[in-house]
Amino acid sequence: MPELPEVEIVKRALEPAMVGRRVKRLVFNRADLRFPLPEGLPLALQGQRIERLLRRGKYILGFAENGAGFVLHLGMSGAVRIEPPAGTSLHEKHDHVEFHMDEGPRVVLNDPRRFGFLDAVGREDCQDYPALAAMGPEPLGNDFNAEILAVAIKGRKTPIKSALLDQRIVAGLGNIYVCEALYRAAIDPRRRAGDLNAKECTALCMSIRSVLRDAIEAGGSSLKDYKHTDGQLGYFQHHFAVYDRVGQGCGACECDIVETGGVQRIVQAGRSTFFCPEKQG
DNA sequence: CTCCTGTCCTGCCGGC
DNA sequence: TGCCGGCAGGACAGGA
Repeated sequence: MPELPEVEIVKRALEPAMVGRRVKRLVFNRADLRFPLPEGLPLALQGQRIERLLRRGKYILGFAENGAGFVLHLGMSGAVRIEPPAGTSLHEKHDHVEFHMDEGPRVVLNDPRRFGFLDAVGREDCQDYPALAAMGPEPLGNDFNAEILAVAIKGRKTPIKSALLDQRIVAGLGNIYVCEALYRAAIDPRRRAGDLNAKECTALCMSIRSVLRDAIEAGGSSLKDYKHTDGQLGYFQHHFAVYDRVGQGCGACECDIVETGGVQRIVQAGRSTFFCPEKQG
């Protein structure tokens, strides 16, 4: 589910709930999600004040004053719920992890498919955490630009669609925002990544940034199950030009009334790709 | 190296 | 109404 914009929104909501507060108790309601839950984490965090949360790609990291910390990934179906301190602490199906904060809300991780994971990582060695160490630049940061992107995809024979899903090339993109970014840049998702010229890399870079910014501003995209930590829905899904819009017009050309028949769906590397053959052909 | 496939798991939707 | 197959936002291992 959650790609960079959704994770960013979750992280922003978690800050007032967690930062500056102590972890009264960290509770695991089962032994594993995608991977075994870190047995030592509850003790390492108990009584510790959370100093900082940060997002890297689709990961949320949190560090306590003693240097202990965690890395959280929501996978496809993971969601975070923040329950007010005085509220009746409702338990829902698939509530796997609960952060009970001192004099504060309860932060609940719910993940039906359990593709997400929570791991322990110290503040000092998070740079060495494998998934983070190999991760490409933050698309909204200063380290991402057309030249960097061009170097990263140089010589790659894989379709540009698949390349952009590779977190080592650029961090945080998933299937939705890759489709939308390629659409905005008017690039055919089937093109070989290494074949893009400098101008196209520039357009793609700008498109990636704009679609992510727009999505964050719109509160992310709520499809099957993504919700904000308070249960509210994002509304960027209403702004999709191509994602899950087979047969419909993309909105920018007359693709729906010419013979091409609007947005098309193809499968690349086992994933759905949506594109407008008129604009991106 | 690079690229692709299969796999983890549950829920939901459409077809029969 | 109910059952079944297919599909879903991600990431990793393993094999070609």
